[in-house]
Amino acid sequence: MAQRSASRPVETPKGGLRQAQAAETEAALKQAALVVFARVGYLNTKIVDITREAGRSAGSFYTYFPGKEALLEALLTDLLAEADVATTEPAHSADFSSRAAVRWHVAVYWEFARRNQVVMTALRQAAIVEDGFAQRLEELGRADLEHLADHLRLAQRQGVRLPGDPYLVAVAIAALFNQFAEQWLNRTDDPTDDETLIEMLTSFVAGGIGLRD
Amino acid sequence: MAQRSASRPVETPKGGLRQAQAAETEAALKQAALVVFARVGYLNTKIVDITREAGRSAGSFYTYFPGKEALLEALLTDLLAEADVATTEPAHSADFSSRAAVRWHVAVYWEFARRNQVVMTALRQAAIVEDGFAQRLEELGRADLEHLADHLRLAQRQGVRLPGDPYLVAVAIAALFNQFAEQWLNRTDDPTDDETLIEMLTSFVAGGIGLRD
DNA sequence: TGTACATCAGTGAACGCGCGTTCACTGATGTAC
DNA sequence: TGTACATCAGTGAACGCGCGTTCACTGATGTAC
Repeated sequence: MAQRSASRPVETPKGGLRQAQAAETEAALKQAALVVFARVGYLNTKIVDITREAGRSAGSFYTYFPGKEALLEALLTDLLAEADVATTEPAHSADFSSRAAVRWHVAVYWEFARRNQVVMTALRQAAIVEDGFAQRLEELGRADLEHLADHLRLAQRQGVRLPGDPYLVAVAIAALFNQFAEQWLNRTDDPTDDETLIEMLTSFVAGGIGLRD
Repeated sequence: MAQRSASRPVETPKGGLRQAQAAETEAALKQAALVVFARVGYLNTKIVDITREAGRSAGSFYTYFPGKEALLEALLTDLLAEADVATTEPAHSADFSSRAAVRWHVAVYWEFARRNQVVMTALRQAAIVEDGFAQRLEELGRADLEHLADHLRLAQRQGVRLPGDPYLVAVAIAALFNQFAEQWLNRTDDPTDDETLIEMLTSFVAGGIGLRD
């Protein structure tokens, strides 16, 4: 043991226990925030709600975050980091001329929405009240929108007859996904399984953009 | 004149001028609220923002409304009264087996969304923070949902092959409409005209529910 | 290994800002005679 | 028509609640020698 810690003196930081405790508290605050956001919503959440849920005092919050917004930023950063990793998925079909390609995208989106439901909902709420988050959300959405529009343009070149301008159609699809996911995932009572929902959405979108089945 | 007012002594209320002034102030507050909601959103609106916009003092607000929520209720009541009148539209096709029927509904919805954009957005924001409004909004949506689901079931009986359970599909269509309208109507910069949007949405939905064109 | 001092996470009572809400007051409108 | 009093819309300064944020303090952890 002594040998081991001697062999990596730099890597073992000073005050290891303190650091560990601090990291634990920060994590506890984030985790508690997710719980409270899910229960009462981001906008209704008070700082003390979070600290109470985390089992810490009110003042402790400010050791880690200058405010509720910063905490949400941190959660968003985590989400994006994770999403970046996930993006290294197997290469997918680059256009929407096949139902399979549509389905793949629907499934990936649905999984993302389900995993990050709480943070995304919190972000949407924050965007209503603060311009900074509104911009963040728009940027996030724009990326998806461009992605969708590209796929639609390619499909168009394959002979698919879209219902309108590719960008417009992309906005419609994104609107459908976002709203449907937000509404549906917040219903805890419905028994319909993800498989069924993904199939329905796929068929709807495939038909909507003019694919023959 | 004297004769006329003598002939309807009951109908001419006491204090006509006062009443008129009061009604004018109440209307001014409502109108101002719409302006301010549109500018900064319901949640960001302070009482004094409304009274300032209306050119009245802060205290005057409470002569007419016990709070911001009551004002929104009043606006909602106005909206529903107007919508009731509008519902006396020419009878429409009762199922979605024809593109024309879909288009009619899309157009009606779009017109409604455009006319009542501000109040609907305010209501959605209020619903985030207050349970009462959340219920109100859900009830409003449920009516539409049942309406849509009915049309879909009828179409199904006509041989249309829906992408899934009628109720599920109705939720998807409603999600698409609501979100698309909310997003698009808040963009003041885009030149695309309503006609084009309605056509796109119609084709998308018609294709989505399995209509051949 | 032991002791004295330094650092720092964590505490929770207290402070203070922002804003909703009240209320004593004003002046115009309405009523009584 | 005129006068005296009553009512009421509207005013805006002041009050106070809720909650974010601070800060003096505690005790555990870390460092120096």
